[in-house]
Amino acid sequence: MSNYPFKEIEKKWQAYWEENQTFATTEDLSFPKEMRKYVLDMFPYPSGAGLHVGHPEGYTATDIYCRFLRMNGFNVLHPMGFDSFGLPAENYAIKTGTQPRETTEKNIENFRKQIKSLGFSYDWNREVSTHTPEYYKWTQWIFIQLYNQGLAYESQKPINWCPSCKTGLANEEVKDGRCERCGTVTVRKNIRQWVFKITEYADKLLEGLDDLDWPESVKTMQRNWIGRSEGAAVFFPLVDGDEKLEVYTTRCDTLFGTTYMVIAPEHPLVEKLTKPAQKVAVDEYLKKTAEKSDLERTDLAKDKSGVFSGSYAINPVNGKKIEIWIADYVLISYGTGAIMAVPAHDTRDWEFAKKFNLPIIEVLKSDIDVQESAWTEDGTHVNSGFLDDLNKEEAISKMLAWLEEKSVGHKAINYKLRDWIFSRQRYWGEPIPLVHCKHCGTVAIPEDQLPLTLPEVESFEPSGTGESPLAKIDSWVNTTCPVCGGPAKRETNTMPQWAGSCWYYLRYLDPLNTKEFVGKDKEEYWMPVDLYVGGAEHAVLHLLYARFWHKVLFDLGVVNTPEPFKRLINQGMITSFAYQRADKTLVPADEVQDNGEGIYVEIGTDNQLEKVIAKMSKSLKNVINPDEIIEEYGADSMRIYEMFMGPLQVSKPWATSGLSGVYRFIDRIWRLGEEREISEEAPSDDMLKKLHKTIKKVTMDTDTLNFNTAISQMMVLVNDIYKTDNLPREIWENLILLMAPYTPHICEELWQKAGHEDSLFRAPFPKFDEKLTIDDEIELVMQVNGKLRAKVTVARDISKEDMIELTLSNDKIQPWIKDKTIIKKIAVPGKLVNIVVK
RNA sequence: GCCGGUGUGGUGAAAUUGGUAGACACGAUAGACUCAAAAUCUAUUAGGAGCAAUCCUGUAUCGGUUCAAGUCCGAUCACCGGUACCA
Repeated sequence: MSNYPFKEIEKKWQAYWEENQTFATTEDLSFPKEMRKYVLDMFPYPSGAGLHVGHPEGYTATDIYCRFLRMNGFNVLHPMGFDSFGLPAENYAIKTGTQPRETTEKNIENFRKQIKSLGFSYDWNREVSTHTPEYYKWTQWIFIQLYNQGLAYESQKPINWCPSCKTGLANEEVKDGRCERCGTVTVRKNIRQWVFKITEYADKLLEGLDDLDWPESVKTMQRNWIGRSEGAAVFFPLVDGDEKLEVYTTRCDTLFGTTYMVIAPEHPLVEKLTKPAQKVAVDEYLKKTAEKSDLERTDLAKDKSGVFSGSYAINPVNGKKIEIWIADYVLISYGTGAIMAVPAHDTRDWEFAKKFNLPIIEVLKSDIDVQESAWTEDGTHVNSGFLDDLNKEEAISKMLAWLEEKSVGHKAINYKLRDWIFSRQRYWGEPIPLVHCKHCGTVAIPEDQLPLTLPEVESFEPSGTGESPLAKIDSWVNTTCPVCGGPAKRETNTMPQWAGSCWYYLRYLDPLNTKEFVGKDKEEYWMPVDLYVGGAEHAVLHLLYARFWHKVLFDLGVVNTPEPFKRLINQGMITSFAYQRADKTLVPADEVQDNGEGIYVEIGTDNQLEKVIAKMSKSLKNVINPDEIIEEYGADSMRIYEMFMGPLQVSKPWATSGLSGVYRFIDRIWRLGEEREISEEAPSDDMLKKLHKTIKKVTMDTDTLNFNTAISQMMVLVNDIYKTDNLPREIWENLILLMAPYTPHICEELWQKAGHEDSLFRAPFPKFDEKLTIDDEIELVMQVNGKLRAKVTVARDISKEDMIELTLSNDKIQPWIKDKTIIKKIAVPGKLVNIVVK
């Protein structure tokens, strides 16, 4: 391509910024609170594959915003680091025997180099990596705070087990019933786990969402995930014995329609409720469901399964004896693991009742026959004793009063949110800092003995028993109790990857502090995060877990804001084009011929292909490597292209041809500087107006992160400069400053060439004069019946009357209105006139 | 199934509170420069009719509100993402 020497320029200025510490940030108290901004990127996991084009998208966006803020006088904190514990490094270690630390640190080095090659204005002095003992000392310290608050407990709950990885997986790591990493179908297995009581914070996490400047869709997803519902706990007495079976229901008003009960196969009362006559059938059913993977449970969902326990309960509202069944459509993890079935008005109960011939009683009036299908809408109560003729709300409150009066139930609140299984049976994670002592029980390691470091091991293979590889190292496991000094064993579970990312935004504030996880003054100086940018895939889990930890830390008084992230933006995914055959299969990009005009043909056949958008994947050969792009077009082009593609928040397909367009744009600016002499004369009024309009649009669009339209406006200005034959300093320097946040390297170079010694990031962002953004003349649009018929240039402040007068007498308008009756004349000042005729 | 999102030229996309649809860019076509190519520059580029001035149609589809709809309302279709029996 052309000759703009981006390689030398980019190298030169990246070195300059590093040498001069241009972007190092301090807690300068002369900046008032509102002039401090904390702008945060979601830090990457340093994978062996290196940076992909999706990473620079969010990073470029925040970088532009930060550079813009600094030029506008803000003190900006903009750090970067690495989420460096994680399974890929461990799996690689199992395969090759390479220490995960070695692999990880090599990858980090590569990532850092790649990120730096884009010229981002991070304060690298604050870099953190979650796998370093200096960092995870404090991850362990926070764990102990949660433990001391009673928010961590051990549990034998069934968990997802991957037979291939030989490790337990949390629910979020199982996709479609398969291990997210290796694809093996998972099974259930009981294992001892550390669990966090995130449910205790359900209400706080829910309420906290209200005041956040987050996308409404993310807030909705979090609300749904927490899944708060109000209902009732109802106690059903058993026919045999004194025990009661507790259920949770949101529709206690349908209690008269309850014709049977169901408990989950994992329910603690299963054994007790199973009668000898049913024992064989129940055991067989339990065995079958235990062997089922989550995938199979889901697949079989269409066809309900279950078994009668042999026991009966009494419906407290009418004294009727009803059967108790065991079925896996009832989940042990929600409510009490037991339900009252109302088949007439619940599709799941109806299907089950039909299959096993259980009675169906209508209690909500409708036009349909509940023997034929379930009625799940509202209706007036029937067959319901004291609730008859009432509507839903009235019936619920009357039933609640009745339940409480008779002491057979009460109001209850339930959440879909489950407690968070926090332990992993893996090597490459933070060791959980606990010791098991025969005398003292479970004991936290004292703070002065942290960090509890991860020992070097020979083998990274899972133990196969479900324990982590740490369990095999006797010298590490056997220790002394910090309380009594007697022999004790270390906890061998490690923490999940979420742990490090739950609080890294706090460590950036004070990364070298050896006394505290973050100094109070620094935390108060910067928090909360003003803008957090990252992928939408973290909408629920990472953001919910981080909020949970933050709220615990807030309740402990060690941070001063109840929420960590004030404003959140999800960047869209960068996709790629792919080519699809008629049968919807995809063809790799290198086997496609472009015949122009949107026609694509598969090479070697005559198959015409459809151009579609797909995720980048190795097999489709449509993965873009940022290193190659930077090598060929330069970092400035890469940056500005990713912003020019479209709005930050939407996903958009990569097209290298589009990149060459923005390259040309930068090249055109470079050539302006090369080919023209900077003139000290004042610019023409026309150019001055064009400049101020551009400053206004770029300022507003950059502030609101609408980078694509800001860039197009700068292109317009450059095109306008090309139409003239001089280069007034006022125009030129303002253009350089406007562009600086977007393409910082070339702008520094041009700024220096224009005669400045200091970095242009010490210069203020251009200001616009509102007067110069307004034209004296406007183009008046003349419409007849809403259709454009003429355009005339008129003075901006023309009166409505004159506008109409001008329109009616216009030559082009005349033919459309003569011989017609004018019904209405509408004039919008400064815009248009519409004449309505009949 | 349910929840959320998106449908605008050959392509990526623009379009304050409803007020000129298609800014900007890619691609394409033609021309200039060149021995030639690349690069660069200039012009055209939603579709259709016409020599032209102009006119007609057009923002997934159908309908509605309005002087005026890409934008608001209702229904439908397509695609993308999330989710999996939450009582």
